[in-house]
Amino acid sequence: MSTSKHSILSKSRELFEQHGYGKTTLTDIAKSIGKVKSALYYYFSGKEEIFAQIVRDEAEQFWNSLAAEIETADTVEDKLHLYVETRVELMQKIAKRYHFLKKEFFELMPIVEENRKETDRLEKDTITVLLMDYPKYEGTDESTVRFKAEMLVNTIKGLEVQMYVTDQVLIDQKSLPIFSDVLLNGIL
Amino acid sequence: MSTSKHSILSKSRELFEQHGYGKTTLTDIAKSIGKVKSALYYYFSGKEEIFAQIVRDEAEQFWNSLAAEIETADTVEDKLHLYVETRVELMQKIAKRYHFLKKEFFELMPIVEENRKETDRLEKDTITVLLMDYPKYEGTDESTVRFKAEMLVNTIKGLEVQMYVTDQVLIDQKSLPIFSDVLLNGIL
DNA sequence: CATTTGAACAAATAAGTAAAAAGTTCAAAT
DNA sequence: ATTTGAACTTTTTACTTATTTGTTCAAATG
Repeated sequence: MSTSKHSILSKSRELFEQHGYGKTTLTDIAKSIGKVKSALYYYFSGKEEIFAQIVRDEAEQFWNSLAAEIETADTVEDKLHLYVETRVELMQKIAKRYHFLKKEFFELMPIVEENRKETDRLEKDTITVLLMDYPKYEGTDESTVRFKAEMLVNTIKGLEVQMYVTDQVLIDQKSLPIFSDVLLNGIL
Repeated sequence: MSTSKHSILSKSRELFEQHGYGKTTLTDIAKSIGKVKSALYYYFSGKEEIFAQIVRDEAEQFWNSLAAEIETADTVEDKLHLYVETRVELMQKIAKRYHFLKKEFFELMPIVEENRKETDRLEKDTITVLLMDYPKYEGTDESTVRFKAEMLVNTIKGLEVQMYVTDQVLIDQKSLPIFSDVLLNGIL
């Protein structure tokens, strides 16, 4: 990727985080990389596309960290526990970082959702594959397992929305293992 | 409760559901019960108090239905399953009904939260007591059990926020038992 | 005495309008 | 292959004025 494209994305991200999406103008972005706003159109089709690309990059990086972390465990159980704990941790970081999304939630969330579809699928696929390897699901047809995997991922995503929308940090560091235990092994 | 007070609440609720909170004026409400707007102040301290009372009533009714439903089961397991399934069902109904909250979410949600505190506590208390009776938690100190109970309730509440904020119906009737099973018995 | 009203007032909203700023396009310049 | 500046359209801002809304309260109702 060209240096210009990269610095546009990098500076835009900073500006969005500092002032929010709406308050950041293309002139601001262009000025931050020492160009004029029309120059941005050589790399992106418009403001929304810049935001979309940031979302895609962020999502990819998010998933790469998460997938790498899962790899370090040996058993399915451990992988899943690591998944839940790391997922929640990363989520809380991202929610803090994109605090500005709160004000513009209904405007921007559809764009976020749209551009996360790819990594979303990767995530659900991975959990499904993990579960398929779990003795309990030996011989269970994939659609059933996938359904449960989606349920797990969606439950965690539910917390993510809650983080964006409300201000409460939901799960602190020390409660994380308990949370993961309840989610994976059930409350009963 | 006086007939007037009751009809103010009842008509307000209708109007809020139809046109949203902001678009419904005190004149609209007063007219709907054949009075002038200043008459409303005999019963309520203002518009927000009308909304708050509706929220409290709704929450109380919500919890009464839920508690009654739980009563019908005999074992802790059955009670909890019934709890999760009924809770989600009621939640989806309420989220549909208060669809208007979506637009005014950030303005009204604090009021909703504030006025649900009481039933929220009831709900968490009830689940805690239920779990205390569960063999697995025999001898476990209450704070640990309460923590898990709160985790369960908060996870479900997370879905509730998601329902208000996004448009997707998250769990259909037939997946409900599977959802409840995953949540209570874990995915593993 | 409990309830309702109408007038009065402040604060919020709507409507209108002009000016400025923002997003976008593109031919020309580098 | 990049970048620019001018031109164009769409949005936002700023400002004014008029209306509506939320709220208060003394007086009227019954």
